[in-house]
Amino acid sequence: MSMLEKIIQNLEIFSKSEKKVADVILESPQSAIHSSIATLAKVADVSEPTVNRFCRRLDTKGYPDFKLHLAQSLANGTPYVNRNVEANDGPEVYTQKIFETTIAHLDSAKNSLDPEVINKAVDLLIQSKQISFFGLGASASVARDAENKFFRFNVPVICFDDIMMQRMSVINSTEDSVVVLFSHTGRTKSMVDVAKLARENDAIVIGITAQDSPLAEYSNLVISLDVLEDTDVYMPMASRVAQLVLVDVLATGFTLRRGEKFRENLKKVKSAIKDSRFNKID
Amino acid sequence: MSMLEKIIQNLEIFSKSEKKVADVILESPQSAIHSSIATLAKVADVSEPTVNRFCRRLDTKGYPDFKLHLAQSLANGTPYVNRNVEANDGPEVYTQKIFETTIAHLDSAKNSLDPEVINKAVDLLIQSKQISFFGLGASASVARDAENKFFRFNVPVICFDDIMMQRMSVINSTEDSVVVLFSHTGRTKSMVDVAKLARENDAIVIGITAQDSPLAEYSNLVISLDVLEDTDVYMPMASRVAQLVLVDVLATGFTLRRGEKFRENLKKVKSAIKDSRFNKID
DNA sequence: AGACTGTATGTAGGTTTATAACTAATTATA
DNA sequence: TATAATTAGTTATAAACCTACATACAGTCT
Repeated sequence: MSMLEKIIQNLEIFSKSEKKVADVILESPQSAIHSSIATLAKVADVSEPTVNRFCRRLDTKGYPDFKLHLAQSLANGTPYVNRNVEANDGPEVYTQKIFETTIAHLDSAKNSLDPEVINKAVDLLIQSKQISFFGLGASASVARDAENKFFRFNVPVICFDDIMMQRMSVINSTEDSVVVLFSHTGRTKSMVDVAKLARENDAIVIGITAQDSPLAEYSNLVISLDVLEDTDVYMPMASRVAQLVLVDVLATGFTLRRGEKFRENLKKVKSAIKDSRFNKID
Repeated sequence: MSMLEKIIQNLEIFSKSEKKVADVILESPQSAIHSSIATLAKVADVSEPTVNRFCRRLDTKGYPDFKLHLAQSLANGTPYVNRNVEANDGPEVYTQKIFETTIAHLDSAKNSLDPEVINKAVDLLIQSKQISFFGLGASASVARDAENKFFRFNVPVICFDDIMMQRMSVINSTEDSVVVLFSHTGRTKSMVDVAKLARENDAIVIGITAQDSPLAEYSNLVISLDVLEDTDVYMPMASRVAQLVLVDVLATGFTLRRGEKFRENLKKVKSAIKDSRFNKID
């Protein structure tokens, strides 16, 4: 936990004078780390030992040590926290906010992922003879992206963003089929139906969705991205980005598992694309 | 630049004694920030003022100030730098690496964006009577995503990931049309052709692409995401994520510009979707 | 109610720490 | 070789920090 959060969390435990110190620090942490204990004490209108005690209460060795910790809290130039966009934000502000929110979410997604699950997913994908990526709405573009990636691996891959096609497709599943379903909530009826149908036809279902959701019920393997989202006003942006990065991870795992020789192959596909481009030097 | 990097970079400029100090600090930065100037001097076998001069040489006010800077360098628990995946990385490692790389890229993209350009783009989008999103390959999913988003705004929006359809579509452009082209390199021939064609038919072209690329030439407005990418082995992952977030930014700007009343409308679209979901409590 | 106990805060003084000023030594330069 | 410039160390001082002690206040027990 960052020092600033820690201060906020302990606000009620502090005594009157200590709270004064906390207020001053929270007011302007940047200037706090550049102040001496004397100046800080003066600004907070308390005595120097009070400041010192305040520091110790936060499990630091003393004031200099506290400053060090505080400095580290402030180090992340931008405080990647979830800051919601407000009605009167200018372009500068909302751009920053959206990027920062996305980054914060990616970070939390990163920490919530279980490498073991990733590994299993890669296992399943490697062994399958047919990979299907399905998504609806916002998740459709994630599925498309996955298709695009795995298509380059020269793997039989299909992708549908249409419920009927998805249903028809899974009916032809075999036990060598892997169906990857993208759904943030895991509560989209038709998606759950597709999962059910796929299972009934022996396919292996990987659900990239919320833990404990109906879709998760029907999945052989669930990869959950715990991305807390304020889904009320704005659309699920961050969750989709996290899903995309997850696809990158799976694709990378896939590539690595296939070994060196296969990576050469990747370069070939890549260079095939190059011919349709303007050459940079000409 | 981080303090540690700065020290490494200046290693040759330092004098003999200063280098001793640098070595000790680089050896164990963590312990350095917890040492007093005296102990550090002793460990480095130099005098205290030498340490002080060392600090000043690195543009800090003195030793305490230096420690603060150093502490901040070490703060970033995870060093969001571009760490490439290696052949023998395990799931844990490559997952972390990919997420961190993506985050690092988003951060650099965030910093490279010009809010003024964003604002202009939103202006253009707001005023247009017809928005087209075009992308090929990996960028196609970004275009789809943009379509999905703007479709919810009840705006006439089209999206094609097929060259012929794109060409046919832009031929019918008017001066009220805005064509948004996604291309990481800006060097895909057919994309550039579409841009050219669009301009010839009075459409306004927004290129989400590299500065100084052929595509940028034909764009009325270029939004460039300076995402340095090692495009050699793995596919352009990060750039695509940055593009997606950019779409979020544009969509948000769009929404904000339309004002409160319109945001209510968004909720309606949203609730229409809700009916196709399982209810959480049942 | 009055003494007692414990917590909260401040004062004073001493210790540590950092820096300024100065000096000696070394290196470079004319 | 003499002189200037750079480098590093010594001494001195001031600033910062912390300990120990003292006071004030609140709650508790007799």
